[in-house]
Amino acid sequence: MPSDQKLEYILKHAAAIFAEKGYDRASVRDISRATGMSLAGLYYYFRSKEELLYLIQKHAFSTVVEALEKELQTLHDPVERLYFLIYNHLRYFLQNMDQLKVCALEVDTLNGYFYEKVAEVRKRYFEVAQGVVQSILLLHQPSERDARLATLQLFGSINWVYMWYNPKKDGGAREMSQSIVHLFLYGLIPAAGEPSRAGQRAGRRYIAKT
Amino acid sequence: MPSDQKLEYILKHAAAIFAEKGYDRASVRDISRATGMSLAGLYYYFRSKEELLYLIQKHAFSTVVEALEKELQTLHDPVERLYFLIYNHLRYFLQNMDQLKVCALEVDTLNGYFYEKVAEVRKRYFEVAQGVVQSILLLHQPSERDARLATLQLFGSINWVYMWYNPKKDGGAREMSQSIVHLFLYGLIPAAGEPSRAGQRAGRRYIAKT
Amino acid sequence: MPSDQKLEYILKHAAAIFAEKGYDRASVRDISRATGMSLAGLYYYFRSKEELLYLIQKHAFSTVVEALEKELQTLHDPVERLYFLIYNHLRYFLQNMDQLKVCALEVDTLNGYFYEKVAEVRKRYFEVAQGVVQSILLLHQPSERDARLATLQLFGSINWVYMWYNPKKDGGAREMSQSIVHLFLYGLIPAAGEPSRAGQRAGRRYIAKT
Amino acid sequence: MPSDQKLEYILKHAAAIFAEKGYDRASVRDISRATGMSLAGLYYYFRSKEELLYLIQKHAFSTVVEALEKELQTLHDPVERLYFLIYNHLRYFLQNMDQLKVCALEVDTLNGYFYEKVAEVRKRYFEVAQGVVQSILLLHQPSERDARLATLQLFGSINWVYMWYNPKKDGGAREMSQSIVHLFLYGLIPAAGEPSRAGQRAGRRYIAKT
DNA sequence: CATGAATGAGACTTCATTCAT
DNA sequence: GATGAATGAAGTCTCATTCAT
Repeated sequence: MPSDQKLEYILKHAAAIFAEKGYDRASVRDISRATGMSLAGLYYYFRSKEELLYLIQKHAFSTVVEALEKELQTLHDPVERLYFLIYNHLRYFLQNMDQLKVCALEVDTLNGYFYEKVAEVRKRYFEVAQGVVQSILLLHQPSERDARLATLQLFGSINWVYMWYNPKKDGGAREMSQSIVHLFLYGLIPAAGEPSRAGQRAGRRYIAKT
Repeated sequence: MPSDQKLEYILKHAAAIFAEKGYDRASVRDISRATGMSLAGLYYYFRSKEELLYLIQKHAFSTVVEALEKELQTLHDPVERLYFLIYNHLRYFLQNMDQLKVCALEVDTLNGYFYEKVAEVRKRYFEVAQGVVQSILLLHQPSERDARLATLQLFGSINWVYMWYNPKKDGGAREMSQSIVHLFLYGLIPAAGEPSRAGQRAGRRYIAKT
Repeated sequence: MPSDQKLEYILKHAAAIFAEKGYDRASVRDISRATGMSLAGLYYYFRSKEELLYLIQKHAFSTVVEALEKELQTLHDPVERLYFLIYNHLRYFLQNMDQLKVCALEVDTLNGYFYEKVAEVRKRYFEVAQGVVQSILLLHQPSERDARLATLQLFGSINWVYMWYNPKKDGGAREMSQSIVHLFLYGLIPAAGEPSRAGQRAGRRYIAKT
Repeated sequence: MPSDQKLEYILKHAAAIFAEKGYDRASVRDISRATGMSLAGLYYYFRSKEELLYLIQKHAFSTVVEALEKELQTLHDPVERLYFLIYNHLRYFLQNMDQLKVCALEVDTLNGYFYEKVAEVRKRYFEVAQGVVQSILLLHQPSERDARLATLQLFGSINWVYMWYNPKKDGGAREMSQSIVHLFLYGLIPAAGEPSRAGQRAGRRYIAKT
């Protein structure tokens, strides 16, 4: 087996183990066991456990961002672009759930050089996404859906908050609640005839009662 | 200081450290340092590091769920109820970001009895939330908002997927993309005059091209 | 409960725990649990765990030696004296197997003053026993076997008892004493002209007197 | 040094330390010091302190039983067989007093799998021994004493040896074996007509053969 | 007499990593 | 390329013991 393939082989197993047990609980010995290689033998392919995590994250984010940027060049309809943004993300990570977990949970595990390098890719990804969303701010349309999925997405939105919350930018609990409720209820595209700021009113009304 | 308060004091500092370094990287010694107590002294209040994590999670979830259930008894307007669901969550966790982090990231860290106990509370929370969302499925109204917040929420939705994704229930990447796009664009409340299933159409159109 | 009885109560439970788990594996906490007393409360009755072991050993050996010396004053037949030596030992220790174990296994656990004190009593016991054995040798023709070896083997036999004693299989102290005396005196191969069952007779005679 | 020898080297030192301080009081660090190896280095050879004890006990008992079984195949005279049983035991354990102590005192220290495995070997040993004793009983007229009790007493005698053995006073394995066999067979009181020093002769005869 | 709370010391064990082969 | 053997550092936890109350 050529050396390149062997590295990929190791990365795949390592991602699976990091995903299952978490980076810290996982030991290089676990990876040795999973790959069938000797402990010392692994160190030919990476210099440290941290580099191993870095290789996994770098690879995953780069793959996703590159595919996204390539396809966006051929898409011009804003809704199609948004759709592809999400589709691309899910397409890759649902097939590689291990890597999503490792990328999502172990974001702050890396330090120094490794951290910076991954942060660059993540930033690039976020900026592309933000551009797509921005170009949507004009359109409209609704649909039916089941409560389960909606609830889970809502939970995702609010649980994910710890990843980005900044009191100065995002305001307090009240303001954020209003914004989130509004988005959740009416979506990104304000339909014609919307009774503007209703969510906000609901919030205010509740607050007044307290 | 009474013993009860001392436990809370320890829990608070422990949560801060678990949040900062992650459960595994954090050592009981770190907590000893942060609390100013001796290493052995801490073990008077919990029997193991894992129990300590359990106490933090149990306490956080219980507090939130209990406050939610209590207030919902007095609220009848569906929008107000939804608003409070989110407000209640954010109110508690924005003030206790440490605990949110610990609850969100270290969900699968506990095992056996500890895991089950926390899982029970989490399930109760989800069911209450799902009930609230379900009772909304009738209303309507939109608004304006900034791209940043929307993007971040979107990221939350899709990054959170690893927490709940079940291929049998949730379908593949395409179906999920469509549902998520739709919710994101048009929200939970179909506005009057919505060109029904537009999101799905957008998805189909893209897929057709691939 | 008077303080003296309480100490005995503690000693009994402590012996049971030392016997079951071994002195080192047993923790003062175990004793606290077994006695229903608080950890700190125990320390009113002894100054250290080692003293606790000392108290158990001292008490056991003293009890046995004193009973032995007292009765020997009234016994003059060498065989009867031997029989009583063994019977006395087994009588006490089969009823207090815990203490036998603690005395046999933890002989070298004590140090310094505690060790010396117990060693004195043990020495006294051994000398009395050796005297009894010697007076048997004189009865009969001399031999190259010295009393020392015989006595030590005898002790081996009776101290090893805790390893295998099973009341259902092995009967009580009386029966066992008789068997042991008999084997010790006449050996496995009854030589021609052996005064058959002499040990048993000796036992019976003694018993009759009691 | 090959890996096998290194393990034996560790076992020897560990046995010495366990014998001296007792299994519980002995720390793995003590063994590290005694062997000149690093603490962690030791764990390459055993997975836990308990396994280390297991290895010692297993090795000692197996060695003794195997040597016994092998030689018994070539011996047919019951007295010679008895003599060899004892001689074999003492020969090995007087040279390895540490291991005798560890085997005798820490019998109940092991748990679960480790305990069972050693118990098997011990049982095998006892059964062989009991067979030897029994074949002596058959030689001569029967008696009320059953072989079990006799065997157990015999074991007591020889296992207790570590408590008192002093090379200067007590001679080597051969002499002691002879004395013990003699006492065991003919008892303390040589009956008239005893084939004087038969045990010794038996011993000598056997020795002559070696 | 008794105890809740606390502590320093030290136990076993695992880990990431290295190096001679 | 690969590995058996080894190690320093660090982790969690338990223990005997104390002291203010």
